[in-house]
Amino acid sequence: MSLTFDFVQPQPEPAADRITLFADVILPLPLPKLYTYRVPFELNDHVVVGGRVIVQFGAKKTLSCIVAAVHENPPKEYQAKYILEFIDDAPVVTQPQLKLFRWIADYYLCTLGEVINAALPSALKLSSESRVQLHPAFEAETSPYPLSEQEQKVVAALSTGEEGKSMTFTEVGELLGIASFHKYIKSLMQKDVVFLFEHLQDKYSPKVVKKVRLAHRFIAEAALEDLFAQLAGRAKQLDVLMRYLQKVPVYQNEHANQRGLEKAYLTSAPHLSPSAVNTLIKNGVLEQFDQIVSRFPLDEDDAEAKIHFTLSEAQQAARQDIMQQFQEKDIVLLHGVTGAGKTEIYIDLIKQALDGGGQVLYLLPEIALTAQIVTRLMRVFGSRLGVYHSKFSDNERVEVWNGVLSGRFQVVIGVRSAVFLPFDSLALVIVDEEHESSYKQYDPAPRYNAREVALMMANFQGAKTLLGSATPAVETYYQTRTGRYGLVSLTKRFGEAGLPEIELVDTRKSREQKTMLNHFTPELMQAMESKLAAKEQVILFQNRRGYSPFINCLDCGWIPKCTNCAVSLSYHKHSHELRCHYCGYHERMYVQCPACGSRNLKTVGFGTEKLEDDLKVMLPQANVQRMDLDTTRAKNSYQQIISDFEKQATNVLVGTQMVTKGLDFANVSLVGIINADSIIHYPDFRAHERAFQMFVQVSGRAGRKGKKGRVIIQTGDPEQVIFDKVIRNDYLEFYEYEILQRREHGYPPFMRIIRLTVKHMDAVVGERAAILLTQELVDRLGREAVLGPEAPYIFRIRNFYLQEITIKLSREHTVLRAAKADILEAMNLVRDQKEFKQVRLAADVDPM
DNA sequence: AGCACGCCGACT
DNA sequence: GTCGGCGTGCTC
Repeated sequence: MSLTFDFVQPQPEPAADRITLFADVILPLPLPKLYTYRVPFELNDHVVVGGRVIVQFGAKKTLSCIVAAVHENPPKEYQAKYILEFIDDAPVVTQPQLKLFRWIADYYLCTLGEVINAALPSALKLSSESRVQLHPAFEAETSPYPLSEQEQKVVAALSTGEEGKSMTFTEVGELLGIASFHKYIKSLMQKDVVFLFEHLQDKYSPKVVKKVRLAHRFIAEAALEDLFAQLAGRAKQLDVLMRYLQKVPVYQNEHANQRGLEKAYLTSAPHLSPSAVNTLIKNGVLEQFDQIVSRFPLDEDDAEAKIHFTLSEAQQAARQDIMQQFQEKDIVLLHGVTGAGKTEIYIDLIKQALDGGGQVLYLLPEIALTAQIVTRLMRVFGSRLGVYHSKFSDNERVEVWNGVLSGRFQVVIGVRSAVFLPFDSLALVIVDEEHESSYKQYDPAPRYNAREVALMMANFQGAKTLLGSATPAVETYYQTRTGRYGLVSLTKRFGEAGLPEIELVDTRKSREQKTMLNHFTPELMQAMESKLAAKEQVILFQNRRGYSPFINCLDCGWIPKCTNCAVSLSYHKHSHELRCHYCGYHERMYVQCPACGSRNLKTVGFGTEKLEDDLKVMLPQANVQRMDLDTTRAKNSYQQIISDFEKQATNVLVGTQMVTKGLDFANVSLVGIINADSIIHYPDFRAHERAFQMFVQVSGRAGRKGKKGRVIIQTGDPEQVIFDKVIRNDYLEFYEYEILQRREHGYPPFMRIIRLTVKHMDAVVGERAAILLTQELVDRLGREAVLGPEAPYIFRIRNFYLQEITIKLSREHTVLRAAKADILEAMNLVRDQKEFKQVRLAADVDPM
C-alpha cells in the first residue's frame, strides 16, 4: 500500500463502451450530504463500498473517507473530481455497519460524517501532513530572488540527498530550531523555490518483534556439532546457543526453528550476554527477522486453563427461562438483584451463541469493565475474546476492529463505542447495567445511546438481546409490561448472602439536637467505628467532588465565580485551588477576600475531599482513601485504589458515583450515603429514578459471601416516598409509582423527548434565536409539543449562553419521522438567518 | 471542520 | 499607504 501520489490527475477520454463509475463518499466532517467523486477508469475494479479512498476536498485538503455507494450517474451540476487513491482492497466498514450508521444519523439527528468520526478508531483515519519539496524549476544561480539565511538553510537541506526529497513542516521547524518557521516556508513558496503537497500517513502501525532462529545450514546434527567445536572457548556464545536449543526443539520439529524465538528472550535473560547474541547474528549462526504480532497475545496454553463452573439452581432456572423467552421475543430483560450472579448466566449464554456460530457483543459501562471481568472472560473464551476499552491505545482498537472483521474475535466485551465494531453475524447482544446513563453519549454528536443502537443492530442482524440490571430503566421495564420485551427475574443473591439492611437517619433532627459530627450523624459514626473495630470495611458515597462547592467571605458575602460559566468555583483543598467543574477553569485559593480584604473566608457545603479530611481526623486509626475524578485521573490510579481496598490496605473508601458499581468486596459490611437529598432534589423528570438506582446500586456493595450488610442513608427528609421503596429494595413498587408520574406528566416511555440547545456568546442573540426556533417549531409541531425556550439552571458554560427547547412527541414511528424532518427544517431556517450565523444548535434525541 | 475570500484598524 | 484581524461561504 503506497500512500504517495502526484497531483496530475489522469484524464482519460471516456470511450463509448467504457463504464465510468462514481463513488459517493462519507467525509469525516459534519457535512449533511455525501460527495461524489469519479473513479479513475483503470481502477474500476478497486472500488469497494466500505473501503477507504483518498480524495482532494476543497483547494488544499486531502482526506481519507469511506465509500458509501458506487454508481454510474454522473453528477449534473458539477464536474466530479477524481479519487486519488484507494487504500483498501476489502471494506473496513461493512454493509451492515453502513446501514446501522445511517440509522444512527437519522435517528439522532446528526450527519453520517459525525457517526463515522465517532465510529472509526482514529488510526483508521489518515492524517495529512504538509510537506515541502524543492521546486523542479529552481536553480540557485538563476533564481531572481535573494534568499535569507534561514531560507538558504532550508534549500540546502532539501537539495542534499536524492532528487525530489521532501520534508515535513515539523522537520523544517526542527532544522531551523524555531517555532515560527511558517513565514519562511511562505516566503520560499512565493519565490517559487519550494512547493507544498500533502502526504497522507496511515497511523496504524502493527507491532513488530525482533526474533532470531538458527541459520538453516546448522540444522543438520553434524553441522551443529561442527559449530559447537568452532565455538569452543567462546563461553558466552555457547551459553546463548544452548539456551536457544533448550527453548526451541530444532530436531524434533523443524518448524519450531522456523518460528524462531523472541530476540529479547535471549538478550534480556539474566545470565546471557546480549553482545554474544549479536555476535552470533553477525557471524550468521543466528538469523534475525521481524514478525508482526498481535497486541493481544494469548498463548495457546491459556486455552487449557479454561475454568469450568456450574450454575446454581436459580441461575440454571433463569437461563432456561431466558432461552424459553427468546423463542418468542427478541429482547429479554434479566432483572436480577445485585450479587445474583448474572455474569455466570451471561457466560453460559455466550458459549451457546458461539457454538451456534454467531458473534456476541457484551456491553458494559466504562466503570464496570474491570480487569476482573476481563480476566474471567479470557479464561473462558481465550483468544476468541476481544476487549474494547476507551483506555486502550488507538493501535489496540484497530486490532480489535480488524479482529472482528477477520473473524478472529467472535466475542467482544466493550464499552459504549463497541457498538460501532464491524459485526456481521451477531447472534447475541448483552447490555449489562442497561439503565446506566453513561451509555448515552452527551457531547459531541452523535448523541447516541449505545443500548438503543445495540438493540437496533441486533434487530438488523437477527440477533437476540439480553438487557441486564438490578434497577432497570423505567422505559425498559415498561416494555416488559407491553409484552415487547421478555422478563426474567432473579431475586435471590448468590451463595446465601442476604440483602443488606437499610436504615434512614434524619440529619435535620441531629442538627437540631446539635449531635452532628461534621457531616456525620452519630448513628453513622458509631456504625463506622464498630465495623472498623471488627476489621470490616466501609464505603461512603457522596455525590460531589472537591472540598466544598463554594467559598464565601463572611464579611462582605463575596463568592468566587467562574469567569466562563455561570457557576461558583469549587474549592479543592489538596491542590489549593478553586476549580470550575464545567470548563476546567482554575485559580489559586485566596488567602484574603479580593473584594474587601477580609481573611474570613468560609467553605460552604462539602464534597468527597472534605469528608476524607474530616475522617482522617475523626478516625485516626483507619486508613481512608478517596476515589473520585480527581484521584483517578492518572492512568492506573483507579486500579491502584481498587486493589488497595481489595487487599484491605484501606479501611474506608469515600467516593462519588464511582463507588456505586462494579466493586464487589466481601469484607464491606457498611455503606453510608452522606447526603441523599442532593440526589433526589434535582430538576429533572428522571431524578427519582436516578436516585433509586443510585441508592440500590450502592447498597448492593454492602455484605457479600454470607455477611449481612448494613446501609445508612442520611437525609433531611426521611418522609420521601422513594426511601420507602429503597429500604424494602422493592423495584416493582418503585416502578409502579414512577410510571404513574410519567404517564401523568407526559414523559418517557409515553412520550419521546428531543432537546434542542441553542448556544451563543451573546445572551441576547442566543435568546432571540431560541425564540425564533421555538416559533418555527410551534408552527410545525403545534403549541403543546414545544416547551421553552428556557435558560437552564447553569445558563452559561464556556462563555456560551444556553437556551433549551424541549420537544415532546408521541412515540408513533410515522409521527416521529415527520417531526424530525420538521425539526431539521426549523433548525436550518434559523441557521440561515444572517443574524444567527454564529449560533450553535444541537439536537439531543432521548436525552438522559 | 478547515481554508480562502473579503472588508476595517495599527504599523513599515 | 499596507499587513492582518476574523466574519461568512464552500467544499463533489
